[in-house]
Parts: sequence; C-alpha cells; structure tokens
Amino acid sequence: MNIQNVIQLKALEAVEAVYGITMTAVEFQPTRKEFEGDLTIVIFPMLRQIKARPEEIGKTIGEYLQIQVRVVSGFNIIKGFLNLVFHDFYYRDCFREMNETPAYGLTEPSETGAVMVEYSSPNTNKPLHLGHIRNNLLGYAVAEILKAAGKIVYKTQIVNDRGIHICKSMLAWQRAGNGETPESSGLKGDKLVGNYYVAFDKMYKAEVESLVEAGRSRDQAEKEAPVLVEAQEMLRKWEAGDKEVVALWHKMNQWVYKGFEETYAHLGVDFDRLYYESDTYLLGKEVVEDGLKKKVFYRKEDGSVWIDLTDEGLDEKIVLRSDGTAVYMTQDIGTAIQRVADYPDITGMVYTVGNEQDYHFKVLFLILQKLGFTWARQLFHLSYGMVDLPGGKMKSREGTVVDADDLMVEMTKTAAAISEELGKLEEYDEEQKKELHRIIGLGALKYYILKVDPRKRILFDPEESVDFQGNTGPFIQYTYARIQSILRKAADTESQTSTEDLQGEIRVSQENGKDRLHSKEKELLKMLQLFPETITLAAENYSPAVLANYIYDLVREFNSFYQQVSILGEPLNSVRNFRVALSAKVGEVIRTGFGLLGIEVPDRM
RNA sequence: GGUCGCGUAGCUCAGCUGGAUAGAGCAUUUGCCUUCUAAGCAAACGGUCACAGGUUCGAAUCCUGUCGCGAUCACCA
Repeated sequence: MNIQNVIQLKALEAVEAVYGITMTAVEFQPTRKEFEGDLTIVIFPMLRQIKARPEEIGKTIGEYLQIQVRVVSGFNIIKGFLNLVFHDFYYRDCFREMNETPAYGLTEPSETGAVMVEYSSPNTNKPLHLGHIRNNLLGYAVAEILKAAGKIVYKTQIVNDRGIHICKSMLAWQRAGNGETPESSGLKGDKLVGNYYVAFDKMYKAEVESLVEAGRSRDQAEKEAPVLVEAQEMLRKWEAGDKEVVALWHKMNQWVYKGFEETYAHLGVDFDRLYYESDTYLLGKEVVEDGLKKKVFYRKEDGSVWIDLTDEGLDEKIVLRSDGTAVYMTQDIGTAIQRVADYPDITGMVYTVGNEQDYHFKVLFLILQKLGFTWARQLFHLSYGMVDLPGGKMKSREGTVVDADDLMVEMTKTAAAISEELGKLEEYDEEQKKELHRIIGLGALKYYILKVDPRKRILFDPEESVDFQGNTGPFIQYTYARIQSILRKAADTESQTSTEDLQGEIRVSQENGKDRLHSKEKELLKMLQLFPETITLAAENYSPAVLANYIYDLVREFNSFYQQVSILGEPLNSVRNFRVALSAKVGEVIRTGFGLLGIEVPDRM
C-alpha cells in the first residue's frame, strides 16, 4: 500500500475519533518547496463537515499521524495546510524499491485489448515536410508511451496512394520526364515524384493562361485545360485497372516509398503494419452499401449516398459520389474495419492527424458507431496544431515548405558547429563525431517539437535555429552525458563498493547525523518517484509534452544537485556510493523517458 | 454566420481533474571554470494569466458573455 493511502486512512481515523465525523477522502498535494515537509493535507475542504478552526483540525490530525504512522516524523501547519515531514528512511526505502523494480517506470503489458496508433499517413506525390515531422514524432511518442503504460500497441499508417494527385505527377512525368528515374537523376524517389507534381502545376497554369488568351473564360479554362482532363482520364483508367497506367502508378509509388523509408529511418520512427488506400477503399464502398440497407445512410436522387447527422448537431455528409466513386470518408471507414478484422484484439484506435480535420473525425467516429461497431466508442483523434512559419502557413507554391530531410541535415550541421566551437571530444574520430552530431541535432529538433502541448500551434522560424541551451534536448542530453562521465570515473576508482552500497544502504550510524539526506538528494528522490505516474498521465492525455516537461524538471533538479554537492569527492564511502547510485538512476530515467520520446542520449558530448 | 480550438513575462512555453507568494527557458544585467563535462549553476529584471460577469472559504484553472487569432462547415484529401 502506498504511503498516501496509509496516511489517508489514519487521517480519516483521527477525524472520526476526535470529531465523530465520517469522511471518505482527504485532499493531498505535494508540499511546495518553500515550506518544510514532504506531503501536504489540505484542510479547507473539511471545513464543510467539521466545525473548527483549520489550524486546530490540522494539529489534531498531525499529532495523530505522528504517533500512528511510522514515516511521519513531524508536521507544521500554515493556514489551512498541514505539512507532514517524513523520516529520511522513507526515501531510502523508496530508492531501494526503485532499484529493485526491473524496468522502473514501465508497466507490464496487460492481456486485454490493444490500441492501434496511426500516424504519418502521407500522400505519395510529395516529399515529407516539417508538418509531417510533428505528426511522426507525436504519433511515435504516443505509441511508445502507451506501451510503457502497459498497452499493447500496433503502429500503423494509411498511405494515400490513390487519387487525382498521384495521376498528376504521373502525367507530368510521362510528358516531360524522358524516362528519368531516381537512379539516373540521383534524386530521392519522393523528391523526384514531387518535382513532377510541381511540374504538373506549371503545365496546368500555362495551359489555362493560353486558353484564356484564346478567349475562354477563366472558369472554363480551368476545367478544360487538356493536362487536367488527361489526368482525370488517367484516374478513370486506373480505377478500371488499365495495365499501363497501373504499372506506371506502381513504379512511381515504389520510388516514393523508398524515399519515405529513408526519411523514416533517419527520423527514427517505424510501423508494424502499413495500410494502403488502394487496398481499403473498395471495402469502404461495400460497407456503405451495407449501411444503406441498414438505413444508416440514404441515397439522393442523383445516386450519391449521404448520412444525416443533424440530430447530433452536425451536417449531412457525403459518403459516396453520384458516380459511385469513393471519397475520403469512404476510404477511412473501410480502413478502420479492415484493421479490426486484421487485429481482433483491438479495442481502440488513435488517429494522429492535424486539427484541420477535427470535423472529419467527429463524423467518422459517429458513422462507425451508427454502423454498430463496439470498438467505435474507443476511437481517439490525436489532433495537433499546425506548424506555422513566421509568414504563416507553409506553401509549396511559394517555396516556403520546410523539407523534412533538409531540416534534419541542417540540425545536424548546427550541432556539429556548436560542438566544434566548444572544442570537446578531441579523442573522437570523424565517424563517432558524425554520429554524435546526429544524435544532438535530432534531439534538439524532436524535443523542440514534443515539449509543446500537441493542441497548440507551433511557430517555427527557420532563420532562428532551434536552441541548444536551456529547456532543450541537448541540455538534457548533456546532463545525461555528465552522469555517464561520473559513472565511468566511479567504476574506475571503485574498490570496496558493495552492491548493498549501490542500493543506497547506509552504514553510518543514525546518531552522528551524517546519514541525513541532503536536501538536494531528497528533492531528486521526490522527482524520481514521480516517473511512473508521469508516464501514466502522459498516456491518459496522449501527451508526450507531459513527459518531456517532467524530464526537464528532473534534469534541472539534478544539475542543481550536481553543482551543490560533491559526488566522487565525498570522503564518506557510503554517501559517495549513494550519490553515485542516485546519479545512475537519474541517468536511467532520462534514457528511458527520452527513449519513449524517440530521442537518443549520448555517453559523452 | 454555425461549430471547434487557442489567448499566461519582450519572445518561446509550463501550470488547467480549483488551493499557499503564477513558474521555466531565451533575451538583458551580475556573480561562479587550479575541484565530478560552463551545452552548466546561482541571482537580478520582467505579469491586469485577453476582457467582463458568475460559482466557491479559495479561480490562470470551472460556467456565461465579449474581443482577438486560427481551423472547419466541398460529389478535395
């Protein structure tokens, strides 16, 4: 039983005994640093039931607890707050427990129910950009955090490999590509295909202009431009299974996938299973037909199929076009159902998609519920804010898109520059340095994005490089490297250290007072204690930011400790070993926590 | 216009399931490297928590309204 429960029980007992009033719960909060104490009971809420001065109630409970609960050594009362002071042995016990727990902070996976987390989900006509980076980092981190909180997790994405946008790239390549391939051009496949998507736009605009000059209205011209008409024709051929079109589609998509794989590998994200829109949209259409029979949907005179959600405060929404082709919604319905068919243990799904699609997902979830799927009640749209540039949104036409690959390279370069300037690591060879700069550069970028509440938009200024000082990834990585340095030195000079010492056992007698925990040690232990519940909280809120901010607080606490007390210079063996063990634990929590965020830590920097 | 989200220090953000004097980082200023890595530590400066009401012993936090910013309301994805 944890200490808070014990104290609650005893506090209720005290109230019952003294005031004859039965209460069911006591309100706790951690004691604020400026006051003495380790745990605080808030007296105010009791005033409703107990007619007495808060100070008096506090004194009554405090005295009772001091006698009845072994770990409570004393208390003080300030206004309506009862601050309980714990004996040091409580923290020593906690620390021993932490060290005895195999993977501290992580929960064993439970047997019941799995969660599928979807993220990334790119279109296959454009390379990944900064927006995708946020999406990928968020999705990956949330998946890892859910795992750490004891869920079985499947990571997935839906590849939007079908539709007019892909046909546009294909057509432009046919017209102007001269058989260019990633191999012949030396370009990454996704970049190559993206170029032709841009090329299409140019062709289209030129054709529209010449039509307008020839006397057509702009509206007409925009509909009649031959290149567009041809692309639409291509889409029809694709749907009809035209061999040539399908072969080209396949070839160009493969180029893109290879490019994406490189980017994902560099970013450090992965997937258990991929879904392709081209595989699931037909199932979606079948389900819509089914839903028609069940009267969940209805057909309009022109043949299009709709759902009426006005009762839910929403609009009517189309689920199938009048020509019978699938829309975005159709495909998403099919994909969801396919996934549960493939993984029957799924009880919930998380969709990592930008907040401009809030409405879409509201509707999607409602439709799935109306179709009668029980799992539809456990769907969550992990909705995140856009990444904006100082000039507003990223626009490919204005060339303001921040490319994912370029950005990662940029960050690594910045890390290298700073590292060289600081002039450490002379003993590292080029290969090791490169690896280190990658870890730091990516760490800076990932932390910068993940520390912000997902719902909030992020302003990203490419001119101002991401910071490497203060509340940043490198700051935390640096602290980790420092700890590793201490551990290396401790291991070198280790002579008579026993495992018991490393567990935090203290041999010095209680009387001489030398084993009193230093206040910095105590603060660190309190922070370490919070790790498991922080993971739970992050999982419940689908928020990597909660975890990121915790790690930052822990690291600040450690740096303060590091600055104020000597670790290796400590003459007393037991104290020295305890501090080494404490440092090791902090390092472990940093590594574990950052691991969940997809951020690596270096042994030195 | 309807719906949803956001608004906290000059800037970037924590804090939001109500609790003590609203916290960090950056920027500015000032100390600390003959001692475990100064990508660090310590400190100063900086606030009408958008605004107005309400609920409460107590509101940045909950409710209502107003203003500002953004998204969305397509037979696009």
